[in-house]
Amino acid sequence: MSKELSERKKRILHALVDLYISTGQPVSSSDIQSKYLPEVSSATVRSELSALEALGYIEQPHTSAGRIPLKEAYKFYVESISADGDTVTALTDQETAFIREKFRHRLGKIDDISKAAAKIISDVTNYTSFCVEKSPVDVVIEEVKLVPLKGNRAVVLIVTDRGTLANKAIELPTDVKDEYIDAACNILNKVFVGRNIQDMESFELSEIDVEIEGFSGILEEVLKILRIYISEHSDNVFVEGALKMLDYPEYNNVEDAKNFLAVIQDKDVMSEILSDDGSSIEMSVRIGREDNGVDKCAIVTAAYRVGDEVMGQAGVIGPERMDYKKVIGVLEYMKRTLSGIIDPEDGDKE
Amino acid sequence: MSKELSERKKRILHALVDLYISTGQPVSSSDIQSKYLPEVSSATVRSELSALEALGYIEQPHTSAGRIPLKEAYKFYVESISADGDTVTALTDQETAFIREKFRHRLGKIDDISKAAAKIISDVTNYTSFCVEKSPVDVVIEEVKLVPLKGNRAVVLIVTDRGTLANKAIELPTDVKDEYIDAACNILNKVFVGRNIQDMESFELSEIDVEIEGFSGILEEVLKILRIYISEHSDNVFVEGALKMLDYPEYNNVEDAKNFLAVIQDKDVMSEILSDDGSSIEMSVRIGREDNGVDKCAIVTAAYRVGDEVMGQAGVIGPERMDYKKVIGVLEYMKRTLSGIIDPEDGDKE
DNA sequence: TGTTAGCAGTCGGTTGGGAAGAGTGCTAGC
DNA sequence: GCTAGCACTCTTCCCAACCGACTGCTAACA
Repeated sequence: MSKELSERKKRILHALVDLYISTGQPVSSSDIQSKYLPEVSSATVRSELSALEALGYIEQPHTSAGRIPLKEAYKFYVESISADGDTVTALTDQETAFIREKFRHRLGKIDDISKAAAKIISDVTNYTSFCVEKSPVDVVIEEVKLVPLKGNRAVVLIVTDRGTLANKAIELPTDVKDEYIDAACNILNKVFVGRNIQDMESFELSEIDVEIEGFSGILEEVLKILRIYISEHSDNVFVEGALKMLDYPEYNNVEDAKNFLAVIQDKDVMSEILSDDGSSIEMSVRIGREDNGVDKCAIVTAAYRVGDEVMGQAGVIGPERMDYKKVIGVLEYMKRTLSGIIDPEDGDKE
Repeated sequence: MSKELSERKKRILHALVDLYISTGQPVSSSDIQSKYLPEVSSATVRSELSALEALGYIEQPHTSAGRIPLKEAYKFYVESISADGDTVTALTDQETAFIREKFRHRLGKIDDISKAAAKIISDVTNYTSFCVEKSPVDVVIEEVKLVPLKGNRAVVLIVTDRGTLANKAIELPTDVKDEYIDAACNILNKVFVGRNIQDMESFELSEIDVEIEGFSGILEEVLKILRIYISEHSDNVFVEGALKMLDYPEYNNVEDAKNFLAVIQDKDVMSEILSDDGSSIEMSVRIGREDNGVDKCAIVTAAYRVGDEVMGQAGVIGPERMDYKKVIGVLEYMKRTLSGIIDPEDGDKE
């Protein structure tokens, strides 16, 4: 679509978005003319603006106001940034130093890294940011143990290739003997070992052909533990700087602010929003989709990966009127840094 | 101070706070007269209001408005509730059923219980709520299990009177035999059972007189697990329903809302605010303290305890104009329920 | 002395009109 | 095709008037 625009229309549209991003006010023809196109008159700019309005890129809030960009204009703007790598804002030395400092200690749980990354992105861009870890696929149960405790209770230990999960103590029928424990343990292993944890979501005890007479209670308990684990570990989402969005006039009313915060803090909604596009896309900009509760927002995400495997996504959520040049610059930098950190083979630091 | 008030002044003051809590509007003399004191005229009420204003209990936002309560009035109101147990709002059957249902499964990590309690309180009262766990004092280790896994790994299970903690798998020396496990288990129990978890912070293996030859590695690992547990559980704060505060007109502007949310989500500030008064107070109401960033707020906290020991605090934070009767009723109910849950001896459920 | 009815006074909130300002669209001329 | 100039439109701000809500005061009454 942008192919059809004349060069001058492109310049004017770009200028308009630029100005609107930095001021937040409707942009007048004379603003554009004086700051971006001194070689023509404001009347000329006006007639071009009329044409751009007819094409659906921009609109006037009211007759005697300047123009504001519509979604099409933002899309055009972002494309023109992406097409030309030079236009993204380079990070300042302070910013790169800040980021490097934060990542000085590169070892830690992956949780910590994701959280730290989200924090950094938010601090540097001044927008709300997030980091989503892909839920682990192919976590296989290696072993199940039923450990009896004092007083007819027991703990179920589930060992996977990623680690151990265990916690909930379960009540046993009164007066169980060691043989019961052993038998239960046996059955648990027969049923669960070798299975993928994520298959347990839809797993039904009736599917199995093991004799479970007398142990179905325990099996159900274990299933419940697994499902809780799945729900807790599916697409871990870290959000940082949620309140920063409230600084922007778009969210300067309590109703919208509340709605935004509710969405942003709901991990399910977040991971759904973010998983919508295939997460293999390197850098994605989505602007103002109405269906998901964060309309009036733009979401910029970058996939970070190690080798071929996408580990998760980091991104920024802000007003449509966002400083895309800066945000994309920061995300690209973080992308490189994160790959370096997560894969120690490939550290490009120091 | 309230001693000096005449009975009629007390009734009027109580009525005024009642009305203001339910409507949020300045209360006029005729409101009070028609709904609470039909036996006198509004002119009489007016002269009493004048007197109460002179005493510093209430004020007029402007000359031609009704009165609104000042902090002193809320304090009087809360005292009059506390003095007379009958005036708290009893929970409805649905509410008690709701709470019981949520606590059906009483076993679980203590984390879950506090978080669940905060959620329940927020759901039932419709205010922002929180739950602070005192860093555990007197958590006694009841049992330690070393559970061998495949491939020279093992999981340490530490059972306390509060629940079970376990997670990290540890590496064993290669080629261990069952006897080694049994012996290690034995030693672990000798060393740790009966000890307070919090003493483990400064515990040194050299203090003990058990023969640990060959097992000091495992002992160190267990100590590390305990210390991580301690650091993760020091004054854990759970906040639920933070956004509910934004429903109240007091926080219907973005600036205040932002400030509130920032404070409420900062665990350090929260635990500081909440630890200010000795946490041994059974039920405490603090109204509008300016120094802590949550001015314009009232905070009602209840200590929940098992036996003599305070386990933590649960509470509500809301506008000064809060439904104290309901909140205190809910907190008292939760207090009893939590004591019952945490101490299985004393379950008053089902 | 305490209570009450009646009334004047005060103040916030709303409404409506008018002036100022910003920016456009249109038109005529280059 | 571009530009200068001008009329038009629409928002915003301000001010004045009005209305409604309550109070405080006063005088009369038990």
